[in-house]
Amino acid sequence: MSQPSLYRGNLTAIVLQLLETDGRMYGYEITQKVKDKTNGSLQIKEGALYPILHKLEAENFLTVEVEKVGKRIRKYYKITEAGEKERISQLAALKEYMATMEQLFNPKLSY
Amino acid sequence: MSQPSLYRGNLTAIVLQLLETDGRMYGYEITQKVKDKTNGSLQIKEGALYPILHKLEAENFLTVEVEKVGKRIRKYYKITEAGEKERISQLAALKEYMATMEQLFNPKLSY
DNA sequence: GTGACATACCTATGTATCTTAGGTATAAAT
DNA sequence: ATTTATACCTAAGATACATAGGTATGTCAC
Repeated sequence: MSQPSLYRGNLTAIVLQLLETDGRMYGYEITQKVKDKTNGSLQIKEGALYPILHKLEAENFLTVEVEKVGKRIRKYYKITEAGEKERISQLAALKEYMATMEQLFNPKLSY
Repeated sequence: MSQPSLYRGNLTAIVLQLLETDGRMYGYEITQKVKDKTNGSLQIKEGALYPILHKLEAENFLTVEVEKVGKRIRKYYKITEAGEKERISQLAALKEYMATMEQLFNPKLSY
């Protein structure tokens, strides 16, 4: 049984945001950074992350640079201009969503 | 193509919250009230709502009373004590989720 | 030196939670 | 008379994950 997370639907936005604020990163690094930043609340699974990165790259929202560290490979991803536009768009949707949730769960009384 | 919403995963919590704050309601009424409260941002589809109501009832989180209005039927749902516990539990998860998202997208600088 | 764990990449399958798209029927509005 | 709103329902399809595997390199404790 898969245990769905509340972050469902937000992972792509989170990746775009992270690459914008923190600069180029590689996949594994992203999983760790997110875990750190959220004090372990959000652990992006590799099974979710890698397909997201590949999709964003295919959409030209990210570019990749492959680097060798010893005998291992790292694929560094960087956000493009198109990706930045996409990020802003998704951020706007997220803001509205958050505001609406606030309204539903913590309504400001409207007299 | 189905257009996924950011509210995915929150609909059950929203229904529980609504039945707690606004008292007993019937399905169609819930869809309208949510649309109203969110200024149209969130339109819970009947195809999503009715299965949720049936599931919550099966879990004893809701009770039903059927009423006749003219020749039509209304099924009024009310939250149970177990449902209230579930609501509180889901609310706590939601709060943490929202706080984490805030942290990711609007980080308070940590010196 | 070997066993465990971390790093670093990947994909295939299963599944929860929806959206879409239908259906039935009554009531109100134009 | 036709359209729209009310009020219930379910089946099929889509999405975005989680789960669960796989490969390989590097590090650390014992």
